[in-house]
Amino acid sequence: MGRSSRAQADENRQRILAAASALFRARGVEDVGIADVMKAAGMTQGGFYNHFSSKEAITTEACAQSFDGAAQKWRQIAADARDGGKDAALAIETYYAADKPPEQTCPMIAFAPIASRRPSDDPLRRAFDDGVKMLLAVYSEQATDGSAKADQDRLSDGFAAMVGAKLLGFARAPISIGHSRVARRR
Amino acid sequence: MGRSSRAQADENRQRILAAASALFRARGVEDVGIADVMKAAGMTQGGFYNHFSSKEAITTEACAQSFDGAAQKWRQIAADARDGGKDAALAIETYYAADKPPEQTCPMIAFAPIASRRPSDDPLRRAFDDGVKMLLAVYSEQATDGSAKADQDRLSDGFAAMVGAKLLGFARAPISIGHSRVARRR
DNA sequence: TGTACATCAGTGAACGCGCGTTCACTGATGTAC
DNA sequence: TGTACATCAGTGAACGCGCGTTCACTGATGTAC
Repeated sequence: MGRSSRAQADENRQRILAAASALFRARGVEDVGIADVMKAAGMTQGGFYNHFSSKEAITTEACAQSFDGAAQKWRQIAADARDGGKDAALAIETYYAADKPPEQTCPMIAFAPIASRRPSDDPLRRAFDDGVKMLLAVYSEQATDGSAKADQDRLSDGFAAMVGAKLLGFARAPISIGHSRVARRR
Repeated sequence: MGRSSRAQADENRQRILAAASALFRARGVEDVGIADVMKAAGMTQGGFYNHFSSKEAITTEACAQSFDGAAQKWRQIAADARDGGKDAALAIETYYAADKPPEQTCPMIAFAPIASRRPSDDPLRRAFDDGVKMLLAVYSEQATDGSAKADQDRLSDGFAAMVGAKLLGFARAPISIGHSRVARRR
């Protein structure tokens, strides 16, 4: 096998990145090797460095992409809920709380262990922080859209509870933050 | 240097375990080597296996010990608060939310990344799950002690929010779960 | 209580394996004429 | 449009390093008599 066309190469890069995102989330960044990623993308390990300068680099990109994907998904879930006349924020929480295949592990949980120990100006750390900010923004938008504005503390608290429950493996009843917390209980 | 006395050896074992607990929490289990641990304990790496059968084994013990230490600390914080006529649960949340030196990183956050991918019958996973259960129990005890009983969902929700906020690096205002969530705001 | 010997905690070098990265090579692709 | 050549995406082996673990060795400790 010789040189690939530029279009083919671009597609390969995408496939490598997608494979990395899925594997990193499923098994954790530290437990996934470059060879694993390339194998999942249907290539051999040597070609990796034609596309990415290092594992660090692809980790950062995979992190950012995972957050983008999650944000997009959340928006879609919220839109679908509204179309069906349901509460958008509740729909996001329900979706978030649901069990998902390992490769769809929440990026906040998957990347937090590596990102959180980095200095705040580290690229991976930045990607992570930006991602969290983005997801909180999406959640807040959807939660306040069409219902009474919930104050910021209340929103980030609900968001944190959602993530914390996932991290700890709690089976948590989704709560719409736009409505009274207590009212929803039984 | 030849053989140590049994008392000395027992003390050394404790020191190794304490060093491991601190380092694992500060830098993450995967980024700490046996040599690092032994060096921190003031010994050379070869002696490690006189005390522990593997890194896995000391990780499990360090996890359990970290949770024990946290639970003990929480109880103390709560007792001190009550002695001063303050809300015990609020004191725990305030303590939890506070910045702490890296080696005192919350065990729920420090060990979650490795433990959560283990099968439920794995010893490390068991230690982690037991630890979380214990901390939630301590929190619940202290939160409901002396004030109206909060229902279980509400407690685990507040607990999850506390942990989630820490994971995400949110500066979160501590909330006493024994009191009205809304009432405490401003 | 003393003495001879077995035990075993601790040392530090070495082993073996995995993984990130490099490298010489291949041959299809893209380009210059 | 063809042709000759440079480029470079992909291959697969090899390198180098770190880390968990092993091992031969030392000599103080514990024990049997």
